[in-house]
Amino acid sequence: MKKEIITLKKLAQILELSTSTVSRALNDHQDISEATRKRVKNLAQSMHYVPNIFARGFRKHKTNIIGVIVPNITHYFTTTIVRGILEEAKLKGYRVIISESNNDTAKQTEMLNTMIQFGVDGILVSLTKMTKDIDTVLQTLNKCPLILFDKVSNKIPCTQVTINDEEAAYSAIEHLINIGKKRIAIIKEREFSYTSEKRYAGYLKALKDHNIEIDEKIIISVDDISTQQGKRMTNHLLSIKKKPDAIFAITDSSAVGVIQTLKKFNIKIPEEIAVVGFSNSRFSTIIEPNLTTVDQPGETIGKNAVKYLIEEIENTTDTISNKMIEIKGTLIIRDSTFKV
Amino acid sequence: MKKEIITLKKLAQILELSTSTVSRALNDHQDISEATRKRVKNLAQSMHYVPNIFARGFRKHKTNIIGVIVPNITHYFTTTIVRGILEEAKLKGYRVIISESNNDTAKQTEMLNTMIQFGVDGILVSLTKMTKDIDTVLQTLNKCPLILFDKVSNKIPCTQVTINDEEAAYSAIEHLINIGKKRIAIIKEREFSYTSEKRYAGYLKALKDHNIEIDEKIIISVDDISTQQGKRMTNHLLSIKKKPDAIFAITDSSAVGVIQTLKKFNIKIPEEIAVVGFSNSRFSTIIEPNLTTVDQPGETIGKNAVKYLIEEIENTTDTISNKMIEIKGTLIIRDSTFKV
DNA sequence: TATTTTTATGCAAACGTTTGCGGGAACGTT
DNA sequence: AACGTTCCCGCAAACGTTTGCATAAAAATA
Repeated sequence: MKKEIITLKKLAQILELSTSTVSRALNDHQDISEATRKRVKNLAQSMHYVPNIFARGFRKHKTNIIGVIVPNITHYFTTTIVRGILEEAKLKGYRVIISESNNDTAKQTEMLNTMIQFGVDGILVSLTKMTKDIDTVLQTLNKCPLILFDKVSNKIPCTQVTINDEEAAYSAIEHLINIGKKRIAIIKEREFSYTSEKRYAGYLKALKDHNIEIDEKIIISVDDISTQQGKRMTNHLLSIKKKPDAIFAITDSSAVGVIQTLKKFNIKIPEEIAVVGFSNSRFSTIIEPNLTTVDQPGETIGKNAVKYLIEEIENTTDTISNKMIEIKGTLIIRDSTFKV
Repeated sequence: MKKEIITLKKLAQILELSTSTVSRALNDHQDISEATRKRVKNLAQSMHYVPNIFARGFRKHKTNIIGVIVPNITHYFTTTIVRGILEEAKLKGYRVIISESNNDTAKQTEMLNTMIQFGVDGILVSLTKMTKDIDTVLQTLNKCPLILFDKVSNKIPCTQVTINDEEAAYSAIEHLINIGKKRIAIIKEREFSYTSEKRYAGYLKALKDHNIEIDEKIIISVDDISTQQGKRMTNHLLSIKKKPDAIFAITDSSAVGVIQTLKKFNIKIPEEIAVVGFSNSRFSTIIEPNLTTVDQPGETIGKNAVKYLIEEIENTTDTISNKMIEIKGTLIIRDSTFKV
């Protein structure tokens, strides 16, 4: 079952060199002659030598592992980000360990701790909903390079990678206006959600820029933005006197709820009420009518996140950078808003 | 930026004990007195001591990391398994590193190699589609505990965790028969897919048991079971003389394609043609009519997979076990097959 | 009291790698 | 000939933990 394991020492023995020379040769250290470097590398290759990661990590205090924490690994958008992370990390020679916080702040801090204990070189985190525990994040911030992605927070001074939520939302609303909608409702999350707030800002700005009245009655906030809530809130929106002629659901899954209940009441989409979501998730082309939504290039986000993280890891100066990276999302127009 | 790091030695110094005693106390070694054990543990706790994983792994040749390889991390069902894996692993004190093979056999073997080089304690793999490279898997099999889940293969002698595909498919078909269907088509993958073959077997058995003729013309095999293919194949099925009155799509995403094209031709579902899928993915309640499908408890699969893996890791004897674990999936009946 | 046994602890080596330092050989410079 | 450089390479220590072995103290036995 066990294969004999070859070490630097063994190589050195065979080559009649010291382990240090062998080590240096393998690491392309400058004061090793070309001749011996070749000799060493050849033998190493032919004997399938692989350095013992743990000895090395132990010695160099570097693990080449980055930790990732996401609220819910089950979300399609999250998985596309993860895919990007995995790909880029692999490219750069890093391994990735993933944890799921389940939107539980306590779990999140625990994971943060476990990870730095474990000795990851850096951490990528997408925050839980109610991240009032900024403290733990701040703490880990000066123990270990950390950058935020997707669910970020402006209260944490570190680099963050997101969609250009505000602009994307702006263009979505502008599109609704362009097709003639004048009373546009929004279903968003409460204040705790940075992403939601950004999209909300885009909503407000678009309305203002087009001189459309802002009516609090059709600005709906929910704690948990789900299909269920989408349904409930549309029911509510349909019960008020001046019904909206469009609904911007901050999220595809809630948009699904919106569409489903509109259909239940035989309301024509988009003629009577248009709907737009956000994410371009799988179901946007399955629900009928197909959902207008903004596509978020998850892989790009993931790749950028690790790119900046590794930059920070390998940057020896102790300054924590805090760039704000915005990846462009693009509006995809489908039947739920088509101009009739 | 760097916090002082506390080691066994420091603890020992403070406590005026030797490092060995401290180490043993922390590890609940038997010949440490209760008193000092307490003393040590208390201090360790209050000083937030955490063992250096790399020193330990280096010393003990144990990493407490398990590797996971999946073909596509983007599939909802896969993510539910991953969730189960993460949860169970955390519970048992293991960390998880994940890689995505993208259904690329070469990548898969590369990942297998990287992982054992890296020193994971065990590997969990869901095979790529065309796994003709059984060899690499077999090789890693005697370097490192490995168990298969979801996409498995009977050609690899190790323990495997899957859905009870055959029985589940059987019950799905039986359900179709019960609602009066007599000409049931199946859209499946080609022979390379173990899972698909199992479901196909269930299909055949159900038909046989109910004395229904088996017609090759409505047994469709495709290379890549997707929504696209679902559409194409329904088009094909609708073109033959004796049309089916039900379609069993081996997979939800292909079932979506089936339903979409049936609707395009205004064929009544389920009256004219009933549809059943497999997976209970998100879209089964979004597509209309809602899809009858079999629910696969992904988390349970994930948990079981790590359970058996850890069992094997911690089992000192060198025998490779090869249990076949089947987790029960359950048929969920929705509108796409409702008896009228 | 003398002895063995038990209990609790310390010593020191080992794991495989990297790296600061030191030094011999070869070469070039005065 | 004496000196300074440059080029290669080896020695040995260090990283933090675990663990076999030794041993002192305490307890039990004779």
